[in-house]
Amino acid sequence: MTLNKNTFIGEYSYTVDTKGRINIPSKFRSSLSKENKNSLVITRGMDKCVWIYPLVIWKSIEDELRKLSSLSSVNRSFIRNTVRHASISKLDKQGRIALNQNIMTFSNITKNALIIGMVNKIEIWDPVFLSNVDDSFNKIDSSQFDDLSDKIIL
Amino acid sequence: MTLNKNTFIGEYSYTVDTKGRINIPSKFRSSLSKENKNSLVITRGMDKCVWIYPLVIWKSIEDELRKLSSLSSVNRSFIRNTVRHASISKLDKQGRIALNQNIMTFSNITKNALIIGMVNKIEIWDPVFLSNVDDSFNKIDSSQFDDLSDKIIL
DNA sequence: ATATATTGTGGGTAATAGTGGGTAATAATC
DNA sequence: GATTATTACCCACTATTACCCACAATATAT
Repeated sequence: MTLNKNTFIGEYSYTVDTKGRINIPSKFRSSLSKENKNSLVITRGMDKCVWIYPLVIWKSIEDELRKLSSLSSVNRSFIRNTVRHASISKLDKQGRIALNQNIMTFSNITKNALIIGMVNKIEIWDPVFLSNVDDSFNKIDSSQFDDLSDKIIL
Repeated sequence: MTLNKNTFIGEYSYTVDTKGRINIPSKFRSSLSKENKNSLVITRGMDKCVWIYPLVIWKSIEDELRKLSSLSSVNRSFIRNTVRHASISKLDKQGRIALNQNIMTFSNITKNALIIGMVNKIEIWDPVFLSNVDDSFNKIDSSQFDDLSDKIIL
């Protein structure tokens, strides 16, 4: 039983094997719509983590990027940095994807990894690294969220 | 005689079995609208308790989150911390849900648990833990409710 | 009061999920 | 073209989860 298609929530702890393969949670796999053909786009996150999009969601991001004029140097570097580290990966028969060395180094991932559903995308974190980010997050004055609390009722 | 759909009031005491399963009060089950397909979303509460939403209510939260741009780091933190501990759970044939270890540790729940209707959501508490929170609550000067009294007529 | 349905609790078993490793196919290098 | 490295595909084992059945306690109906 799934929610909306291509939607991901929850946190999962997995190991990265010697071949760089990591499991994608079965709940995430079943959430992927057919049109993705079991393919994901792996890229660098804005934090020091891995971002993973369903293929169809990535395509819509590409469409957004297409609209940005290359006359602006900000746009150019934004496009460049968004796309240059992206690669398409197909799930293997066991539901895993392979992370390349580049992306593992960037995100500090070695043996253990946390996979976190971020609604429209998936994040992979080194557990130690994330808890550091968490700590600084908790230090943020909660007033930063006041704007959000006006919009979202939990 | 039923209340509005997806609305929960009252308090119930249940046991959590060795598999982490806990019963959902039959009155709550019959309150769930059909569109939920007997599914609930289990997550961490703002207090040290478990929050449970009907699927459709959670979906609306998700839709709000989807609108937040990931270019903002505040947004990213907010989304991550809102959904990372959430999981969809379908009621089993006997009307129970399974709590995972993570959520049980967080909420201090072991064997006994209190289920409390919170109108639009459900809370699960460790009984001892809740009575402690209650104690500190009762120490609060009731003037703290003055703000609310403008908004809500009891 | 007795019979019948419903509710809460426990446990067994089959199916699935996660992990590791081998081998063949492909690509890269010399 | 031969050799090596990398990637893709396949199989196997274990742990976890989902599903099913059973039963006691309570509530409802006859």
